Amino acid sequence: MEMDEAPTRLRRKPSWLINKVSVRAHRLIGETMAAVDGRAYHFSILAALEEFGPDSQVRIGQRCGIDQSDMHAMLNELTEQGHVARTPDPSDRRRNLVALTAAGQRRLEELDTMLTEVQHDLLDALSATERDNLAALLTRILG
Amino acid sequence: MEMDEAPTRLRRKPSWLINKVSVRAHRLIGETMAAVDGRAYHFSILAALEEFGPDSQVRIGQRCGIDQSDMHAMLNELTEQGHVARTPDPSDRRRNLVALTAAGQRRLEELDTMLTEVQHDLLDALSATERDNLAALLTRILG
DNA sequence: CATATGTCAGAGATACTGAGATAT
DNA sequence: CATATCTCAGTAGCTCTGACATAT
Repeated sequence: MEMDEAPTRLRRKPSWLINKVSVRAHRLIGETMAAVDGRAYHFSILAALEEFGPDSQVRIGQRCGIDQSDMHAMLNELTEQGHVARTPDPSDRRRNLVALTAAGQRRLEELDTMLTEVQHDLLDALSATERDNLAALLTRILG
Repeated sequence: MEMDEAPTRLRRKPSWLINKVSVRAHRLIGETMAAVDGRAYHFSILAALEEFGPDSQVRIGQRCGIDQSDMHAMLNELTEQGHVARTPDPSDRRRNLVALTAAGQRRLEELDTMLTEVQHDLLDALSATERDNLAALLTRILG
């Protein structure tokens, strides 16, 4: 959305600035992911499986900040695409064990490359040092 | 949402960090505003009217980054609450002139106080200098 | 006729709530 | 019985698209 100069009271609220940047990032990422039938959530889930190995739906969600209720649909999509495999956990039959497939590993690299490019577009106005600084500040906020 | 340690590939994406902070801010602000029958959008609109004076719905929306389609419902709410007055513009009868009322000015101060407190909660982990630094970086991104 | 404004219906993605079935 | 996991329906707020009537 094209915007005129925003009111001073707004421009001084960090939460407003963060939200504006988030909306812009969201749009860039949405377009980028939609072009390859993907979602930001897919990347998160694949990254968690790569780093921590096969796990239950609940645990993956806790790691990525995805609600348990939303994991279901996401894993349906990833399963249909052949990027994860969902099998019952023999040691606890309440659980599904979700695992990354070989195609899923390649998909992870593909999405990571695309999302890394988006970061560059988004943070175009900042130097490398400033980007690191921003990431450090945001990480501290998230505690 | 309680989260375990997130995957490294995620934690290194600034867009992911920004989104997490944005979601947290959104929740804090939503709860705060709901407690007084308000919205973040109300604050934006009232702030624009205070700073730039009476204006058309489209122009207010452009200043705050609110879609024209969404201004309608927001102004209905603000009108019902007596915080703005909507009158036809005699010089261009396509337009409504939206103006801040005396109650609206007081409401603006009330919401600003509450939102300022939310900023403190949100940025609790950062020093004053770091908060300024963060705001400066975000402002540069929004260019 | 082309454009601007306000109104209105609705889509789409995100985040969340609540509840039921199954298993521990 | 209490708890954990998965599934599923549905809500709420935000952003955006498209359409229409009216006025310029």
